Amino acid sequence: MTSERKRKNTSTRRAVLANEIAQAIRLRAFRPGEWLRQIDLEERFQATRFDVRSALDELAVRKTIEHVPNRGYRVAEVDRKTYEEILATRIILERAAADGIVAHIDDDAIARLEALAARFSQAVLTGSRTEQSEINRAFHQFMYSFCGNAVLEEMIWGLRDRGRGSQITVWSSHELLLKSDREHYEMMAALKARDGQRLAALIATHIIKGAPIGPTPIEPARPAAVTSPG
Amino acid sequence: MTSERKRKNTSTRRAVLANEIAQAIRLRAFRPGEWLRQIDLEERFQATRFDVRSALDELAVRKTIEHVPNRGYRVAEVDRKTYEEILATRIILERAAADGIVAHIDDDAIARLEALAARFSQAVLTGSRTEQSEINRAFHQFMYSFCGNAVLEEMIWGLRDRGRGSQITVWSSHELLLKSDREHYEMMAALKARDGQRLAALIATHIIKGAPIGPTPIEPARPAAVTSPG
DNA sequence: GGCGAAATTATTGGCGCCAATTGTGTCGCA
DNA sequence: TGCGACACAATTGGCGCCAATAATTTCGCC
Repeated sequence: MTSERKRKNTSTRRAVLANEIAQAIRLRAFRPGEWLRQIDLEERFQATRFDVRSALDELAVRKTIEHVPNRGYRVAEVDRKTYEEILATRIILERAAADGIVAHIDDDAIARLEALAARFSQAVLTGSRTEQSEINRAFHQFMYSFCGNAVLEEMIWGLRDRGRGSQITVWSSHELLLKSDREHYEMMAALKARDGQRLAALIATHIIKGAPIGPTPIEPARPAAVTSPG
Repeated sequence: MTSERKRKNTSTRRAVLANEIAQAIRLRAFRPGEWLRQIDLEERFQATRFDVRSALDELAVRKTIEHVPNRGYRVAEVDRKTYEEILATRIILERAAADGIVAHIDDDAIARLEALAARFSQAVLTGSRTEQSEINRAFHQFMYSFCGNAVLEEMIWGLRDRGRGSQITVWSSHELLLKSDREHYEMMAALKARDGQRLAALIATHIIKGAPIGPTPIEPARPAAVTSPG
């Protein structure tokens, strides 16, 4: 308890490293299907082999990557069917978060959200794809943080991460990117009006339209306004 | 290539062991908050220390158990708030599965489900608590297996496992147990009628009533204002 | 030159050892 | 007798080594 820094134990280091690797995958530093060689990761993240393996194990459990015995770990490739299932489940969960969000968010938070939306608008014009992606993530992460249900929130982010392994390009056209941008503002309008129904509907279309798979095989998640009691 | 005796690799053994431990936790062989000593687990499951640790790590990632640095692993204790969040999220997911189930299930499957329901009825009368629990699990697992969304299914089971760490007793009275039993048959009636709405409603009450936490934070199902694709 | 098999290299994976840390019992002192 | 500190025991945890497996290259044969 002196001023010296405490030595981090493995579980912490592993979690940190796992998140770093996960972020690298999000940023497409490793593409779906690509093998993650332990030796490379050791160097890149300045970690011991043991930590690398632990982190990879964790990501494998989280389904961010896939483990093939005696071959190693590779970024999970999500097939179309699974991708559609992920989207469908995301819609179920993220729609369900809407009511909680409108119930708990305050004006200050909406203002901050507005700032993030503005940053996204800027990134649409001048930023790189990964920049757009990260800001978009920040926007939604902040919004969902008000849903009042930590478990729900956690599942949403788990699913979003899993979807990254897909070959399907989000924002396949600039037009869709602009649409996403506009929808952010529509969401905030719904927030200001405290209109959970409308927010839920916007979220659904936001998810569907962002990733244009052929027919939208989405089940009409009925509004189950269930977040934990405040 | 003579005898196809393949040596199991770690990832497999670990997964098996993790599931065995998870089941032991479900069956209350280890109670919430209880420490899982690695040496004991080695003996009990005839595994190496390494495998035990891997399995524990996996369960910690799955949030079935909790890891405390330099103290070890213990069965996760779910506080009331988290428990309510888990229930709320379960309702969201399991309700959403209803439409898929009625769409995909066939008469043969319903017959099998009926058999499981009957076994549960029997267990209510003569079985132990853990027996009831496992048969109930089998009933729901089989039913949800028809939801047509593997990702959704997986999340449902992940959540159900997490809820086990709670101190709240499911079926706190015999009356509730009987009610659960009856509801199984009501669910099958809804299935036969291919009534997704009704099934969803039944699922919601089934989850709420099974675990009587104080105020039920569940709002009644509102009419869906969402367009449903044929 | 093409093809297959054997040798070589690269990479992963099982596992045990011992240091670090925490829990417990005991002893001395007030 | 009560309390604190020290020593001892129990347990966890970091990590590196080397065997097992897969990938690659080389070599010999047709």
